Amino acid sequence: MDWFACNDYRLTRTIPFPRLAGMLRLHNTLSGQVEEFRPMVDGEAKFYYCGPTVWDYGHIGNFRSAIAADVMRRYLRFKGFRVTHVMNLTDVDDRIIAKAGEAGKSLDEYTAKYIEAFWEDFESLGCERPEVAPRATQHVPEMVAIVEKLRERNHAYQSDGSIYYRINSFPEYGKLSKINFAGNIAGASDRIDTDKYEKEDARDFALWKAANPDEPGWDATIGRGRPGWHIECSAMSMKYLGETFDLHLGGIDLVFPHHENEIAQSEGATGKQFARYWYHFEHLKVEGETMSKSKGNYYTFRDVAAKGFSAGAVRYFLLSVPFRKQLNFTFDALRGAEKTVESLRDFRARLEEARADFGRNDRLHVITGKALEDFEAGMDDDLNTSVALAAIHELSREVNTALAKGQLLEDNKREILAAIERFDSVLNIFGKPQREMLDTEIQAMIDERQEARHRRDFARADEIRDELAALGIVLEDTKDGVRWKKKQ
RNA sequence: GGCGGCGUAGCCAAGUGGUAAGGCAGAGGUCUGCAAAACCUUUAUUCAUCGGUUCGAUUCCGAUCGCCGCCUCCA
Repeated sequence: MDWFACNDYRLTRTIPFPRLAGMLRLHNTLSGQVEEFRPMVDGEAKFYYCGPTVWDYGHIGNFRSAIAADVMRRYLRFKGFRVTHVMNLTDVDDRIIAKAGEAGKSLDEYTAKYIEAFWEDFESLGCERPEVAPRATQHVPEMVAIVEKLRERNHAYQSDGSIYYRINSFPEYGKLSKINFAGNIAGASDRIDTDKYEKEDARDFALWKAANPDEPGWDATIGRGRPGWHIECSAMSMKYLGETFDLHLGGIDLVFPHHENEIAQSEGATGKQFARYWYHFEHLKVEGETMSKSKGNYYTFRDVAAKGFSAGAVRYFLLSVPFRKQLNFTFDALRGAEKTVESLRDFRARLEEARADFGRNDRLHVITGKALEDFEAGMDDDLNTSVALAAIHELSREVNTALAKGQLLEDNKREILAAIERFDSVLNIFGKPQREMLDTEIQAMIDERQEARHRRDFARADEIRDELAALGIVLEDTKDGVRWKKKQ
């Protein structure tokens, strides 16, 4: 895009355009600091996101994480990277085995319903499908291969048919979570049940769990059993992204032990660095408290949708605060998001329909450039979506004003629509732009109302407006005529 | 017991050593036949409390209170 200087002295400090593109900075859990994100291969970003365990419908907290990963992938692309995004589906673990057993179903039969539901919710929340979405049950041979390698390298041992990771063999254990075992054992010793497992060290964790004949299991060189709950992510991430890759995402709760163990397994097996950057999302609270079924504040996305909230509002709300901060979910705030999303969508529709004369308004031109710049600066700063959204709102206000005053010219219109598309390639909050045509019958009613208004038969005009409202058609009178939209 | 995070207007919240973004709600106004929408103005002398450092702190340090998380399955 070419930008030109303008005469408005108040805005000259934002010139010249374009600003040199900034670098994306991300908090890396490994270093505990915000760092410039530099992938291994220039222009290519490969990342792994620990996806859902498909034993139930996803709750709104799960989807905040999924949306966070989605915004990450979209922003990496915005910054010009070619993106490879891998998101696993955990379709085997103790909980799923138990649930499937209760229901008298096979694992696949049991998880199929929730996998389908997950993708449905995922898509209605505006998330893009990752390049690869592997399922754990389809990668058991890869997991077994890693376990074998760990045994060869003396990082694993067998005990009672199960195979455990020997944490003593990996001196860097704890580098991600900075966990201090010395301090733990004093107060939390009651939680470590040393009698339950035949382990060398209480901290050792299972790579492969021996399965009883009546339990689901896989026959493998290392014995009949099922994978431990950490090994799948090591296997699937390295299979699709390589032994060393750029970025690993997940919820904050996964730092320990899940991600710590992934590092131990993967680096133990390959001798190479595993993920180079680790990015963790904070949790969603509900009404200031932890979301839990016993507190009665546990909501799946479907629960919220059933209360009449739109997926667009849920997405907007969940991404409105930087993902590394806790966010407090309240229905009050969600109602606010609903209004906000609606007004942003109205803004774009109004702009699309606006008549604009040939030419360019320099002030608007500069404001548009400033909005793009502020948006990117915010996102570059560890994905500060709050700042990015503020830039969008500011632009919306300025453009609405110009629209009302008839100051919008053709070049501005094109430029602003392009900017919105740019914002939306990252946040995806404006929704689909296309409008379905109105039924001829409804169009006839709108026309009749316009005629009644010209006759100054306002009683009739209001009557028609009310009838349309009952059909979910909301009218907005503009200086050029009338706009309409379908409610919800 | 060990470790980490947070506490900003009615609600959701961003943010910084130099005097408080944005959204929703509220109030007043412009426009309009009315309405809706949009826009304008307005809404925290103040950032949990108490101390300290500093020319200056919401921002740094300490204490206190409250909330959340990890150390156990969890986005």
